[in-house]
Amino acid sequence: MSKPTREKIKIRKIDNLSARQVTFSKRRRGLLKKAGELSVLCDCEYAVIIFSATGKLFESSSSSTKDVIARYKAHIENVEKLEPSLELQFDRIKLSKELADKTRVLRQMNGEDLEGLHMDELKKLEEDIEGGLSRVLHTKEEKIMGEIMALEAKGAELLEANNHLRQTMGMISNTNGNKAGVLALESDISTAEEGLSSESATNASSDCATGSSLDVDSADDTLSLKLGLPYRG
Amino acid sequence: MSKPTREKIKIRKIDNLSARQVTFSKRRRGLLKKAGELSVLCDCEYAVIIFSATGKLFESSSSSTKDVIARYKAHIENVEKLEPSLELQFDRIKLSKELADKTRVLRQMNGEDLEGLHMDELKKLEEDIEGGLSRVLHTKEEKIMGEIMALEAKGAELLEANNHLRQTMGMISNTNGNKAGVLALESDISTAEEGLSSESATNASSDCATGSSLDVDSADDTLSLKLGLPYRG
DNA sequence: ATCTATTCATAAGG
DNA sequence: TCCTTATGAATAGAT
Repeated sequence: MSKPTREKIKIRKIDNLSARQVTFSKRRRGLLKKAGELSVLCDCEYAVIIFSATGKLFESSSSSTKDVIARYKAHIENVEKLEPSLELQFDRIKLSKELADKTRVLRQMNGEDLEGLHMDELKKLEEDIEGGLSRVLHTKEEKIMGEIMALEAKGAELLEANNHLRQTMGMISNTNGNKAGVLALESDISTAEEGLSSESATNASSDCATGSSLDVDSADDTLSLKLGLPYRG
Repeated sequence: MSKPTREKIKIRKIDNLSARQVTFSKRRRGLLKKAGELSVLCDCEYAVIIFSATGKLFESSSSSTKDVIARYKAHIENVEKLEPSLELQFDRIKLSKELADKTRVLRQMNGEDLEGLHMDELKKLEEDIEGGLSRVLHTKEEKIMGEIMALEAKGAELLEANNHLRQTMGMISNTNGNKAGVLALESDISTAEEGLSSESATNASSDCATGSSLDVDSADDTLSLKLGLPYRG
């Protein structure tokens, strides 16, 4: 508008070295990303090879740069020539096949490339996916419960801290005068305190656990809403 | 406004062939353009090799694709040339990593190895799986409907073939005697036979042949039962 | 690296 | 394939 700071650039070598390096990094990433997108969207095979001005190599390809280069050479000269180490080559081919297989399975689990499948294969696929999904959900549920318990523990701690604070406040008020109010507070607290300090050495843990889980229910509800909790075992 | 035409797309194989071809053409041009810009702006050397799904080659490079490939190979060799054919091992390692990655993803989609995942990752996983599942279900449903329609068509053909056979049988019975039965049959059939030629005796064999070829897929019925057909539209 | 104004690429439709 | 146009993506320049 008023300030044309960001403007379009001429496509010519960037003079400033660091600006050039920054641009190289940004555009290189963009280029490789777009190459990957093209190969997925349009089901094509590609290789991109880039040497920076300093001679550093960057490459990216749909499967294997070497394979693409081989295919490229075969294409332009109709000649095949590969014999470095047949054993390794064989191994590599095996890996390639495994990779292709897993890629296919992943795509099918994602609902792509299903044209060739028969009904029973589709059914199997559906069952497999549902099995995985249910296990994922189970794990998620467990994690949620874990987080709830952690929150409950925290709530219990806070509750206890609160009680301590209230007691302390009572003390302070007591030394400050205002007899009536202080007496009322004191009696309130002493009752509540009975179960905590006197005989609770052994019971304390269980009391605490039970009590806190009840006390922090409100926080719990908020959590449930946020996480979309299914139910509580 | 009324038409939400232009929208962002998911990066997955484009189903529609012609749309895929159009996108391939557009994005390929965009990609090559950006590669050229990068090389001019940042003074780097590059090669881009693309094979379309139909096997057609597209390439672009700053100078010569062959030179870039040569430099690429030299680069790999210089970095890795401690041992002959380490180039292959390098390649193999890359494949191995990819394979391990896909294996991990597959396991997680199957509900395994989920311990390390955080809630948001689990949620993403769940959504991904559900997306795939719904696409699989959609495909399955389409296939089911297709099979139902095929079965219905076949049923209609069979019915027609049956009628022809019954007519033919009537003729045969007629020439074999048993006046009473034949007369009864004749009167039954005559109405339906109006449109048929008088020479149906000679047609009998060809009718039979046609009928039997139509008649083969009784296996289809079994198929439907096995697949647990859902409903009929 | 992060932030925006701006340019660029491109999906959908002829 | 090219054109158009509304949108999403990439990125130049600055921090």
